[in-house]
Amino acid sequence: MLDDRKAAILRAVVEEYIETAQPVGSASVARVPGLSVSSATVRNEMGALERDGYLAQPHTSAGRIPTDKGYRFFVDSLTPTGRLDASQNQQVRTFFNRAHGELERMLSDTSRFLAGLTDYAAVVVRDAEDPARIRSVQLVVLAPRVVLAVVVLASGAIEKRTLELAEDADEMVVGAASARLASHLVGEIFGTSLRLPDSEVPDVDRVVAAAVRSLLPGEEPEYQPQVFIGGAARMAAAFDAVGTIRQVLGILEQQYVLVSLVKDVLDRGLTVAIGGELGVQPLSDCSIVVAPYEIEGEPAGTVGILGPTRMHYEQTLAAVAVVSRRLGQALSKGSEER
Amino acid sequence: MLDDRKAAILRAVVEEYIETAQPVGSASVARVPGLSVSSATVRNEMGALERDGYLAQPHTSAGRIPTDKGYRFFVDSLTPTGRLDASQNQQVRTFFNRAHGELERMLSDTSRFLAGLTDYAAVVVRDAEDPARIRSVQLVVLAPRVVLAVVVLASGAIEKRTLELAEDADEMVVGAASARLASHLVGEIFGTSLRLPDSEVPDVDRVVAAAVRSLLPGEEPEYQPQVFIGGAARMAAAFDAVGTIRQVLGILEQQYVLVSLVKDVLDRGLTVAIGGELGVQPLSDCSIVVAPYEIEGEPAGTVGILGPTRMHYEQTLAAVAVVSRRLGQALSKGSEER
DNA sequence: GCTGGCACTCAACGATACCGAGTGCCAAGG
DNA sequence: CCTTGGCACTCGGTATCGTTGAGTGCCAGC
Repeated sequence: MLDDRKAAILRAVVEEYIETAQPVGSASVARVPGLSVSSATVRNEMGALERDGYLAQPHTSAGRIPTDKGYRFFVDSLTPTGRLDASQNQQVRTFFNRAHGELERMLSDTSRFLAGLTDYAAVVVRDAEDPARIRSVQLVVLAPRVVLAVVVLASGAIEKRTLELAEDADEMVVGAASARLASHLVGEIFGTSLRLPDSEVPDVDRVVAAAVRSLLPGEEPEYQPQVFIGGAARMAAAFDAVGTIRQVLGILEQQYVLVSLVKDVLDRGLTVAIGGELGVQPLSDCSIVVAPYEIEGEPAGTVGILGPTRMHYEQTLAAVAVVSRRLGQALSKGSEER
Repeated sequence: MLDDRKAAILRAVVEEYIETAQPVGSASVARVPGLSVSSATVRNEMGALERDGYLAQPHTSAGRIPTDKGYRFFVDSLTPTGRLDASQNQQVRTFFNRAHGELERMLSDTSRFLAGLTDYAAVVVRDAEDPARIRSVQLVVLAPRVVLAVVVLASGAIEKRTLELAEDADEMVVGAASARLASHLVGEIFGTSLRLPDSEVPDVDRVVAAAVRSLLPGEEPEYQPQVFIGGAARMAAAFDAVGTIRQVLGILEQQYVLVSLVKDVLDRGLTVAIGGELGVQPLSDCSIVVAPYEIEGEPAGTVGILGPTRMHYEQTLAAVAVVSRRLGQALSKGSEER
């Protein structure tokens, strides 16, 4: 599709534009070692690249900047074996050695860590359909008519639901209900439609039913993917235009947009989505890099980076890949090889 | 300290500046109804107000803008009976009628709601020293050497700690430890140094000890106040200068700064802290408005707003006051009067 | 087919002038 | 003595206008 020289020139333009954020002229491309042609030749080629939609000119007599298509070519031509540099690798190692603790905190910490590692905004999405087995179910009375249902999943996640009863709860009844739930639900897959037979005590059954109902998927608004965002402020550093900053931050607060965005990209089988490919106008100057993470071999969520289209793709790809893998490992067992 | 006319003029300047973000000239102040003096008189008075440090001039031949001291006077002179307007009141009502669910989600939703209500960034801090009684303690085995300790507090909050054992856990041992913890700790105040006597089984005691240790204050990094921030993007809309936006967003991400800031303001017995009063340079163009909320009559956290110094103090004060009160009520029982 | 050369374009920058909002001060008036 | 209209003055903001220079497109020659 693109001959070698065009590809090399395009790569050079993208790389320089990523570094400088300035339109790239033919002269500086011609200076790139390994490409021994004159600036005039480069100009001709760049003209062709522009006709083919890989480059654009902000105005006549300015250098070229990559289009989404240009970035796409650049990203696709990256060697898939991106490596982190030594210091970053060290950071990853220390972070995951030190990081303990419970699932949500881990995800939240990871989002912050990843943001610091890449210097872009990081997103960690925990899939709602955590297909984890239930390790424990318990009902706790908080107030006369308020009962908290606490479910511990094998992943270490905790699901909790507040139930409000129609009448004052009897400790004994709740205790019995709790026991019934535990004996029937432990070992089941959370989120599937759980069902258990009636006992002989209607009072108990009522509480049990209320608890089961609250645990059904979609029943409670809280049953949606959890999103952890780290380093949103870095998006403010990535752009100069106040308008862009506002738009991007606005999107970052609409978590459902982010979630569907991330899902979408993964569904399309991509790792990177660039500018317009995101299909969200306010993010037309942004790209995202995503990678799913797995717990015990099961997909459990996604790690991603949101940055400007002119981000450092190679390093970001490597960072996201490494972090998603390590995160999965860290969550799969208490400790892996450490 | 300030005679009536000076006070009226100062108030007029602050109000107009809050609306327009433009330096206020003597002419527009003179037009304010109720203040029937000429612009020349206003000029004289404004000169005096400037000498006294209530107003400042960006440059000669521009209008005046309030200093922190000016805002302070303005805020202190507000009638403490600020009321929300009807539509906002309606919003509050619907939000708290609809809002259910478990503590953390409630706090997080509240922060977002409050941000939307006021159009500034909202902060909800849940005090770490939740002096709530323990309602339930349970150990759950997640992996051979990993045990999750789940503590349910009377407030509905859930504390969870991951324990890593030196050797593979025996279900029986963990069960026994869980039972011992439950029987000794339920009813105690969480966060106090909990202690319980040895049993006859050393294995069990080891697990119990590990669990108790992980629950001690300060022991785990997760033992810190939780912060929920809503509407951070609105700070980007509140300022024009990109530099300011970046600084403010940067601070918003350093949650510990926010927490100590909020604590500090409350400790000084204030409801509002303005610009330099915050003692954080990057926030010199910001003010915060805070109010503690109480669960069952006990202080349990803080609700706050971070906005530009030129924020609508009256409405914001009212909003923060109402929301903190309603939040406390909503958390105090499952349902209060509804 | 590449390259040096050249005319051309146009954003960015700086100098200059102008405008007008706003001030400080003063002298006259109640 | 305080207030007020008047007036000269200041100075940031905006518009105008060259100038500059990076960068282009094209062409003729190697």
